[in-house]
Amino acid sequence: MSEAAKESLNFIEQIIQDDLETKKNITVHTRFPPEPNGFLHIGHVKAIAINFETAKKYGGKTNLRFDDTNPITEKTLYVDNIKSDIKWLGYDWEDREYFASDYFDQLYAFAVDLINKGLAYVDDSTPDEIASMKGDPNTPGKNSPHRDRSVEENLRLFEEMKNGVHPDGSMVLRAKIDMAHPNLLMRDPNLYRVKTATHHRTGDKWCIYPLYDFAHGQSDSIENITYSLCSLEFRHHRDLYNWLIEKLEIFPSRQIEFARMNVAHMITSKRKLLKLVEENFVTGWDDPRMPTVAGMRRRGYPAAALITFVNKVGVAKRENTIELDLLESCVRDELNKTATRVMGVLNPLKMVITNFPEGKVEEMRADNNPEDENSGTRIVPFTRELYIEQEDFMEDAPKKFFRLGPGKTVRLKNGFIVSYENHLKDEEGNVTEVHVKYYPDSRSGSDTSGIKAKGVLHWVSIEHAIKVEVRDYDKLFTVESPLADEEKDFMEFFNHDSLKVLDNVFVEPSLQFAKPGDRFQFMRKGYFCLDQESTEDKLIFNKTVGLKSSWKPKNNQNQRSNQKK
RNA sequence: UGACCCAUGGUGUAAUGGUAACACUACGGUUUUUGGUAUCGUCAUUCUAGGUUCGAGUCCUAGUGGGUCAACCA
Repeated sequence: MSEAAKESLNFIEQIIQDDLETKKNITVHTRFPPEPNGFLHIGHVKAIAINFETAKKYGGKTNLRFDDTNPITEKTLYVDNIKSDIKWLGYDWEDREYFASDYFDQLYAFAVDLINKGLAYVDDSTPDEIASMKGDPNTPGKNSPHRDRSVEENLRLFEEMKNGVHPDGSMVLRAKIDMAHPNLLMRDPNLYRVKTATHHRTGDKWCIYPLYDFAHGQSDSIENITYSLCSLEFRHHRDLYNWLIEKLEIFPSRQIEFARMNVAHMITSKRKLLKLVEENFVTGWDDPRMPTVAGMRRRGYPAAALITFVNKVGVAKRENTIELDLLESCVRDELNKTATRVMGVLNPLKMVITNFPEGKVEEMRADNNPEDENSGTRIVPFTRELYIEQEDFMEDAPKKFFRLGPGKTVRLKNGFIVSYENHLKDEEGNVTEVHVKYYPDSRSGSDTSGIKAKGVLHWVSIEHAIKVEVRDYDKLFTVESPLADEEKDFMEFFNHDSLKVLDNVFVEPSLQFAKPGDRFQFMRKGYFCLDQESTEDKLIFNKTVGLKSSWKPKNNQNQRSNQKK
């Protein structure tokens, strides 16, 4: 108790704690209610985590329920993808997998109950008429001419609706509340509509389908959900949610709204994401640049990092835009602990160790992960001719350049210390080759040379290296909030340089055993994940995120200009 | 012009009437065979104005700013 008191609670937990203490509720039961009409994205991750974590915290349970009341947009394909995404995130709904469509019979009975209580009526006004009779925020609505039909007539018409007597869109069932209510949603909201369509689960059994407000809350009640957590834009629906629970006299689930999470440079609108896919701005829903769970997984973001991220973001009711830095920080933190270190050269420059015997191969031992004692070591071959990174050599290197250049001495990671001798250039003045000498007594791990080398470079043996492809991703949008400017279409902010393919990358031979999804740290460069499109002949690595770097070359205009914005 | 919600460093989130804290970012230092990691440090008129109170980020009132709401979508 004293422990719990010390810990700070978010506003939802405070409500729950209160209810538990006053015995208003004795259990905590939540639900995650996706509509199966699209793929899960970063915003859903937050909703999933809040629902599952909140229940877990109070020893409760979380249901998975597909809100499948719109047969024309919903598909089983989405159901399957959503399930596997949630599992990948690490959450388990056990046997509590439900569908709103499972409750269609019950929902129909609820509707009949409402009609019998004189609280619902069938309206055969046109959609336009209904809209115009609704009024607007400043003017009250008008009662429908059909509002006072008898219970018997309503019952008959509603049954006819169910039996397919009336065509699509010809009539609806509405709640009879108050056409002058300040909350527009309470001005006789539609409950059921006629829609002749094949449902992904109920097939052609129904030609009437309940609307959100007559399905969601009722499903919560049926499942004895105690806390129905949703985003802020459903605030106005809560009045109706409560009204229906009261009139139907069913289990009093409680809706609590929290603010949606916005992440800088990302969008989470299903429709807009779909546009990116359909118009081939990205390669698919699982393109590693997409904010979808599938995309982020393929990018190499660990599930644990995503969960840490949304937990750190917290829960509140104000508008927010989370910086990408926080997400990347969580990803790096997780990967730092778990990713195997390897060496890979993204932009190769040939280096020749002039005093190293030709044909000789030194087997160097390298730690797989210095952050993990149990990760073991591996062998990396060291030879006379190596590749180093182009950017690790500079002809006119400043003092603080702890890399290679005239007069410089550096340590080759897990190898030997080498000193600059000379370099070759082509006609255009590009450096093509660097010659160095090495110190045989400076072997990594048993260095007796006494030479101090401030810089450390990564490298690969040319003879042993595997040539691979690297896909380097950048943010999909150039501004933090591409949707914020109402004057401009969000596609104006699309980052056309969001994908750079490096096809002349060389990695150490141990990577030949990598499997799709495996994550590595290319030392000094970043974290990379083997892509699913890799073949035996060609490995493809997705750059998950770069390493942080406190090295900033000054006065270099050619450095990547996409740092912040 | 209505109803409802929100307002704390650059970004998020705490502080539950009693010393404004934590994380990320940024900038410095230390350590380092990754310019990584680790570690230490630096950066605030709590939107405004009144009020209640011994005491207000917190409670009240008004203002200002932002958001949401009028699909037979969810």
